[in-house]
Amino acid sequence: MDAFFVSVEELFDPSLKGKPVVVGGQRDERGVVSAASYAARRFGVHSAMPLRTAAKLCPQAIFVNGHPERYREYLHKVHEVLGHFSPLVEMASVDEAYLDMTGTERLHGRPLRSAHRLHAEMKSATQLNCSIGIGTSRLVAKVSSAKAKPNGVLWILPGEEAKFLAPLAVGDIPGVGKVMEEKLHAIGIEKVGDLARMEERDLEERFGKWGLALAGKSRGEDAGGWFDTAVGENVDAKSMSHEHTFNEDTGDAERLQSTLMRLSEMVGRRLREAGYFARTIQLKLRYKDFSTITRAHSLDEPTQMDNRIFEEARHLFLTNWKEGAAVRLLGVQASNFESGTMGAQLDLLEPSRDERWRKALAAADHVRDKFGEAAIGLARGMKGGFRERVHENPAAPPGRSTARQRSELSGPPRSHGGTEEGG
DNA sequence: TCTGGGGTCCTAGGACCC
DNA sequence: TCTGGGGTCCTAGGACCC
Repeated sequence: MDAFFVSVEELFDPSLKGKPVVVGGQRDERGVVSAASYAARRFGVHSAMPLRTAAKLCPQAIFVNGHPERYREYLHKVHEVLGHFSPLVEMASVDEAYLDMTGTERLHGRPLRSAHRLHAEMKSATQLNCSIGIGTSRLVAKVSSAKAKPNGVLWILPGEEAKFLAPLAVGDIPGVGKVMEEKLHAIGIEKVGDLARMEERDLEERFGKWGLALAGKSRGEDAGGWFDTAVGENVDAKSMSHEHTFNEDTGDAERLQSTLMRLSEMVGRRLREAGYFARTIQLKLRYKDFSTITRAHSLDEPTQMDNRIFEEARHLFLTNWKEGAAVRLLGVQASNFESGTMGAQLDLLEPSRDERWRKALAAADHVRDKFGEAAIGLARGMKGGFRERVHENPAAPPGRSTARQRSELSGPPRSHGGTEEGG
């Protein structure tokens, strides 16, 4: 999808059309740009750029916090359209999908023809623009769709993959970021064509497993990691995490632990929804100077319960935090999933305690479904006052906002973020 | 410039086991 | 006293993607 978040915002507020729009937060907030309109991009604004930088580059830009529920709604429509064209649809990210079109020619015609039909149907069903790349591999499809933007269709003929990629910068290959790009530049490789001319063994010696995958990519082959799976194949999640960056760094132990509690609850809830039991809990701690540590611990028995997750996260925090040091970010991650049968065994061992917790948490999930994320939480999560500002709840009771929040509300209504600095 | 949040994959060292 | 080889699991950090 082309500038997906911005385009959806424009549908709800047509006055934004053609203007420089930045989605991701307000101009004075900590955070980065999630999406920028094409008008904003002309000022040098792009995604992942700090909001404050974007505000300096383009002072007249309109800053929007974003509306996740709207994006979800439109994503659903997008997905429905894609389903008309292939049974094998893989949502690669919030605004990208792969379709395996093998065997659909009788129904939809030649690739270019079906791509144009998809393009037109997407527009009429969602009012949104997309770009389509067609290729014999996911890599080629992805790179060609990037080159087709905005609002275009590009077909790379079978056999022409290497020729298409050769003149492109190595950084255009998905998986080659800043660091890899610099390493390649250092040995005289600028274009994908330079890469394709390298000896495979040489690349493997220099860059290990990645070097080998890189050699394949330079020829247009899917290689390495997730690219090796079939399109549409269901891949189980490997981890679930939540993290929070404070608007201002804090060294307040009570407040930090309250935040840990809230993050633990969010992780626990996701585990229960997905039916996962996690064996490893990880704490992430980022200090004022941006130095970041992670500390993990594996449990004897897997869990999906908020209080167990919090217990571990809190222990890791208390044994690793430089007491009093100003913290910028806290995160809680669950990983190392095991199937639910282990949880059942846990029940046999300790039926009363665990069953009571499970019931309590299920009831809490239900309350949150009905009244919003901030409606209920374990006691520690309510200290420090941060719950006073309701999180992701459009039906929040009025009369609690501070002067600063009221001034923010003079713009479009906030839908998320701001889980701290309560009244 | 001042750096979000949610993920995946890879590397590397050390503990531990046979 | 000077210490193999193979395997798995755990932990920490970092590159990368959107």
